[in-house]
Amino acid sequence: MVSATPTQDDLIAAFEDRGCRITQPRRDLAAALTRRRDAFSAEDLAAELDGVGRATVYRSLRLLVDAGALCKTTMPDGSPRYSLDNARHHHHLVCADCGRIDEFRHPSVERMLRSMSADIEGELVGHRLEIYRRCGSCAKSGG
Amino acid sequence: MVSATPTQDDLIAAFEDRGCRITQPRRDLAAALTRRRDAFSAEDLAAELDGVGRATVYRSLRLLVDAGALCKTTMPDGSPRYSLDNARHHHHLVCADCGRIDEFRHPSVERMLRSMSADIEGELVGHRLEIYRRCGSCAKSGG
DNA sequence: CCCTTATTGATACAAAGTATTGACAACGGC
DNA sequence: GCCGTTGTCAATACTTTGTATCAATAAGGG
Repeated sequence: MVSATPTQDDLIAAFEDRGCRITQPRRDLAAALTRRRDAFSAEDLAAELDGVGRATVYRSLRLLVDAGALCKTTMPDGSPRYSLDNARHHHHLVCADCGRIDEFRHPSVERMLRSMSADIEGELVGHRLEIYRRCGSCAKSGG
Repeated sequence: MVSATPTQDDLIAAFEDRGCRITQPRRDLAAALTRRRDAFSAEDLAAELDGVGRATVYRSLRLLVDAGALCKTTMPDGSPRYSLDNARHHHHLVCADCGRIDEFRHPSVERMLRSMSADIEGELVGHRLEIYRRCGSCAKSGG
C-alpha cells in the first residue's frame, strides 16, 4: 500500500499490483515521475521521456491513476494536470496563477457529503472537488 | 437577470447584455437550447443546427456560459456537457449512468467552503464541485 | 439606405487522448 | 539458459473538444 509520497519502487509496485510487466519504458516513466515533484501535463512528461512513445506515457498515466498512485486534476481552464498522490482520500488546492497543486484534506468535505446524501435521491457514486485559490507566493508577488 | 429556466428570450437577452448583435444563427441556437431541456454536448448541438457552423456553436456556448445562462459540467469520464442554468449559484448532480444533470443547492456546500477557508493559505478564487450518483430511474432499471 | 464593424462558416490547427498494428521483449516452462 | 507465449512497445492514424484565421456577409446606427 502506497502511503506518503510514492517512491519509484512504489510506482513499480503499482504496476505489479495490477498484473503488469515491469518494462524499461515503465521504469523510465516511474523514475521521471519521482524526479518531477510538481504537477505536470502528460505532454510535458512525454517530451521528457525521449525513447518512450506518447501512447505509452498516456497508457501508463492512466494505469497509475487507476491504481491510485497518481492524481489527475483539472485546472481552472479545464486542462488536466497529473501529480503524485500522497495520501488516500483528499482533494486539490489549485493555484489559479502558478498552477501549483497541493493536496488537501478537511473534515468539512466528508461532513458535507454525509449531510447532502440524506437529501439526494439515488446512490452517491463519487464526486469531484477542486478548490482554486491564489497561493501564498503568488499573492505576495502581486498581480 | 435570468431566473428560473431561461426562455429563448432570456438567452437572446444574454447576448444583448454582452453587447452582441442578434443574428439568425444565435436565434436558431437559442431556440434549439430551449427545446433541448436535457444536458447535451457541443457536437450534438452543432449537428442539430444544420445551417450553423461548428465554430459559431462553440463561440455562442462560450458566450452563454460566460453570461451565466448555461452551465458546463464535467462527466465522470471527463467529457463536458452543457445545460441550461436555472439559478444563480449551484452545483451539479450528475447521473453516472444516464448522464442526466440536475442542479443542486445545499447549504452544506457554503458551510464547507467557509469552514475550509480558515485553514487555507491565500485567497479562495473559486471551486468546482460535481456530485456523481445513480439517479432514481437508473437505480430502478437495475444494472 | 449605406457604411462600419461584428459575426459567420470554412478550414486549419491544437491539445489531450484512444485505437490499431506489426515488432519486440518479459517471463514462465523446461 | 533457450524458447514460445503473450503482454507491451513505438509509430501512426484517428477522435473529441475546442480555438485561430480569414474572406465574405449581415446587423444595425446614423
